Formats: sequence, structure tokens, C-alpha cells
Amino acid sequence: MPELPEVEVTRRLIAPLLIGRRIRAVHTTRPSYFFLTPPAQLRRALVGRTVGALERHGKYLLASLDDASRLLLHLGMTGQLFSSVVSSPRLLSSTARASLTPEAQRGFVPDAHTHLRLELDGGGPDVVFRDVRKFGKVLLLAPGSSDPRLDKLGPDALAVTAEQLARAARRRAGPVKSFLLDQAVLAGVGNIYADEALFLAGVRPLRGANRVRPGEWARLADSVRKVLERSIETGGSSISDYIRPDGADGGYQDERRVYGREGEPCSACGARIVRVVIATRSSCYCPRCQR
DNA sequence: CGTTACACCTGAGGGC
DNA sequence: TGCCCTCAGGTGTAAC
Repeated sequence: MPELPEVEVTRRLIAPLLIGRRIRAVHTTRPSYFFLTPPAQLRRALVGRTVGALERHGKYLLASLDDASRLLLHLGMTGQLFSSVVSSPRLLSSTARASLTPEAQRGFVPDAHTHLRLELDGGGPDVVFRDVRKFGKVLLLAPGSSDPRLDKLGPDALAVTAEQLARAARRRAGPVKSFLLDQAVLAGVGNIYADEALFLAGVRPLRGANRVRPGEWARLADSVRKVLERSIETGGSSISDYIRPDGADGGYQDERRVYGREGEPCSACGARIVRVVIATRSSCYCPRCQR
């Protein structure tokens, strides 16, 4: 679920809970697909560490620790990173929520999907990482080491230029939609914001990337930045699982022009929004506004 | 090298 | 009500 705006909003709200804090205790679930670093090793390595900075690279978060190691986090499709003092209806199924006491409903209660919980010195709330589908990832990077997942990322989508996009697209005959989703080309755009940026730029998602003209790359680069910045301002898109770290919903889902709006009238021209499948990802566009 | 198909995992919602 | 199918904001890998 989370794309660049959701990860950036998460970073801004989680940073004050983590930075300068010493990790007092670490709670995890059993080993799984989710843990690139085995949970037992993770617990040993993290306890006693103090967090320096919390940075974002595309959709990845990177926490630097006082022993020069770094903790790499990815939210996958259903990952949620939040403060333990929140209570949000998105965090529990209705049946699970109904079984809690009123006191428990006011704070977060760890469940089987709560894969990582950091207790911090200083009396603040815990930092919780919950992920139902476990497509999210946790990886501890030893001092001085990196990871291919980070190294292969293209320029951050908030800073990408038309020239960078046009150059990267030269040998790319596939759909421009797939091109925008390629994290090695630009880092941070996912299915929602690719569709939204293509709409704003007036470009059809199925057009070959190498058949997009220079003027259109300029509009696309602007549209990508505009859409992402506006989403960050509104707190991101809360469509199914995403919540802000403080438990509130984002607001960008109400500003979508095409994503998830198949069959609805285009907000610009009234034509019916169309849905096609491109490389297994559903893609919505306006057949009149986008060429 | 570029591109596609599929796997990874769980839950919600629609159709019958 | 229950079952079965499809779909979901991502990404790594194998295969062409």
C-alpha cells in the first residue's frame, strides 16, 4: 500500500519518537518471510542501541544506530508503522475490537501481525511495526555495508527531472506506466501515484515509454512531484490499510482523479474512467484526457 | 538488457 | 449462511 507519500508522512511522525532514544527492549514474532535479519539476531543487535537519524530512500526507511549499523525497513503492501498510544479502527478486525475492554480499546494491543515492537527509554510510546501480509521487510545492515535493494534505487521521485526520465526511457518500449513503477528509474512511485501523475500529464499509461515526447516528460516530471507533494500535505492515501503513525487517516484518497475510479465520470471532461491491466497491475485512466 | 509471469501472504468483498 | 473466486498501495526471481 504505502508509496512515497505514506512513507514520508510515516518518517516525519515516527522520527521524533525514535531519534535520540535508547532501545530498551525489542519484541518480535517468529521467523518468517518478513525478517531478512532473523528476529533473534535482530533483538540481540538492537537492544541498548540509540537511534540517530531516520531517513527515507524511495519507499525505504533507514534508521542509523549509534554503533554505525543501520536498520532498513520497507512497509510492503500492508505494513503499518505507528505509535503504541494510538487507537485506530484500522488496526483491528471488528470482532477482535469488540472483545477488548474499553481501556484496551484506547491503546494499541499487539496481535499476531505485530512483527516488531521497540520499547524506548524516556517514557515515550513504543514504536510498532504491524504487517498483515508480511510483504514488508526488516533488515539490519552491518557498519559500512549496504544492500542491493538500496543500491539499485534511481533518483528519489520528489527530485527527479524530465531529462533523467527521458534518458532512462530511450530503450524502453514497454508501457510508460510500468516504467514509472520501476524503482531503478525513479524511487517512490507506486500504482496510485503513477496513475494520478499520468492523468495530470495527459499521457496514456499504455503508451511506450520511448514514445513519450520531451514536452510530455516535462509535464510528467512536474506531475509526479505535484501529486506526491500534495499527498504528503494531506497525510497520504488511507484506502485500505494505511494509517498515519498517530492513528489518523490520511486525506489524499479523497483527491484521487482516476485511481480506483473505473466507470466514474472524469472530473475534468466527464468521460467514463477506464481500467486496463498492465503487467498484472490495474491501471485507470481517462480515455479522453489522456493520449 | 528489457519485459512479463508468477510467487510471496492474508483478508475483504462480491456472486451464487 | 457459507463457499469460492477475485482483488489489493510491492518487489524479487525466473524465463523468454
